[in-house]
Amino acid sequence: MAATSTPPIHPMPFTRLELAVFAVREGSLQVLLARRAEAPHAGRWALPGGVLRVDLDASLDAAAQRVATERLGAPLPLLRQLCAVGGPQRDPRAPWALSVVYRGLVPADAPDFSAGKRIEALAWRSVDEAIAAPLAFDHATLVDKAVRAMRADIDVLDLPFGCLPDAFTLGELQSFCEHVLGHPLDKSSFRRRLSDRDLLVPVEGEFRVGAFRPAQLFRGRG
Amino acid sequence: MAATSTPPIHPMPFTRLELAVFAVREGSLQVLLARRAEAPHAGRWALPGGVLRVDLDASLDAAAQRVATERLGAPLPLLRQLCAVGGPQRDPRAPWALSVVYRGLVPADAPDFSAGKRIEALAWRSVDEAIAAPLAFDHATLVDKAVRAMRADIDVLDLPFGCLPDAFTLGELQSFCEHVLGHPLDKSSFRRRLSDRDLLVPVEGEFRVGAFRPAQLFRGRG
DNA sequence: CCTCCTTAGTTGCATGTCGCTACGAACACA
DNA sequence: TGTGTTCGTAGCGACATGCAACTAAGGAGG
Repeated sequence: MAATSTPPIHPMPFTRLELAVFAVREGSLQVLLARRAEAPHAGRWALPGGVLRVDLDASLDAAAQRVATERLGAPLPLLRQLCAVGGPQRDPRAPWALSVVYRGLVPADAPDFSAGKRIEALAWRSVDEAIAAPLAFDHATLVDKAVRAMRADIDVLDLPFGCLPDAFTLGELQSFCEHVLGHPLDKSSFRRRLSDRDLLVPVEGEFRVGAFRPAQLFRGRG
Repeated sequence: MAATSTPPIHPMPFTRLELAVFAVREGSLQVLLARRAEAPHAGRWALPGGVLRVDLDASLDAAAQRVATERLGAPLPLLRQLCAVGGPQRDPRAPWALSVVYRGLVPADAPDFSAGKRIEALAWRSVDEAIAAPLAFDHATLVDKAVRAMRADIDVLDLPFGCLPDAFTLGELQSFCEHVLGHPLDKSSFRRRLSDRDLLVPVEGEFRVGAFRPAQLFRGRG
């Protein structure tokens, strides 16, 4: 408690959390962007984020959850830390701004997020547009970095089962992965890699019926 | 410059950089530890680190370099960001402490580091001891995380050529990797994987001579 | 009822990577 | 001249993966 030796006399950076939230929607990988209500960059699109609150947050992970709840109206249980960025030119509100960036995938059918404080609107935009668009701050580079990290996870079959329905078919899972990766996968290889790793549990007797042959339903293991 | 809209009115976290610096020395992977000169944890071993200085640092990477220079007496060109950690209980000097952690490997034959401000002594300790030892703060977990990241790099042959002599033999490179990984590698596989990836350039006509058959010298490409 | 279309699910084959073993080559030293 | 050690390479088998082909199961439409 008491600063017995060397109290932190130096000014500390303006510290924020930024959220790079993705979903597979309308046939493409999309990122959730927020139109800023206030300066700086008022009216421009940016990643949703918020200031670290030392009076409220028990950890960086918890802070990211709080920011998600405040800004988007819902917690995001599967956020992962991406990186930290900082520098004197990042944010005109402060002489030095540090952001800890989190990334996450959410289900396409999630209840719509609701724009929170200091956000005019929320919108999904395809990642290609988002990276090319002039996002506020350095957020375009953060989106690019987050997409690469997500694709690396999928490449090694570290799959975000929370983004899919409770039970899903192998075809649905493959299609989801293809949309995240941005390229097609081989059906046979994909299924063999899944079963070799024992990642899925079939839901016995449950099938997705529709226009064609019924498909076995699965759940993620764990 | 001017805080035109919402100045950061919230208190900001005590923000530091911590350095997890490793070397292969005396036949084992060792981590550079600093004995703290001041409270908290005075006299205990910890990762060297320092406070972020918003008046001096142009980025987090630059801040890590400055801390390396001030605390260890030498810059460390190949540091990589590992993660950020933060919480209210991490450091008794402040109600909320955030650390951005960098990791790096340095040559075993580097000139010795010199203990800088607020450091009683610097010492190399094997990573197994360091992780098991009661390091100050949460630094044992950070060492563990850094070791895992370094090993993952070596596994995919993302090799830190800066840690090796300018020119080295394949045997020396393999031995270095084995010490980082903590387990032996197969000579034939290792060489084939290196040459498949075109990572090395032979130094034509240059050989390491000694007690046995001379060995071709190589440099890292790039 | 029969055909066709689409998706589900499996099988076989070719390829490439990698671990393991073995073997020859080169040098110092006794 | 032999011996010991390291350097460097080749062969073989196990395994993972990409590719192609095939069968199965349902609906739609004649």
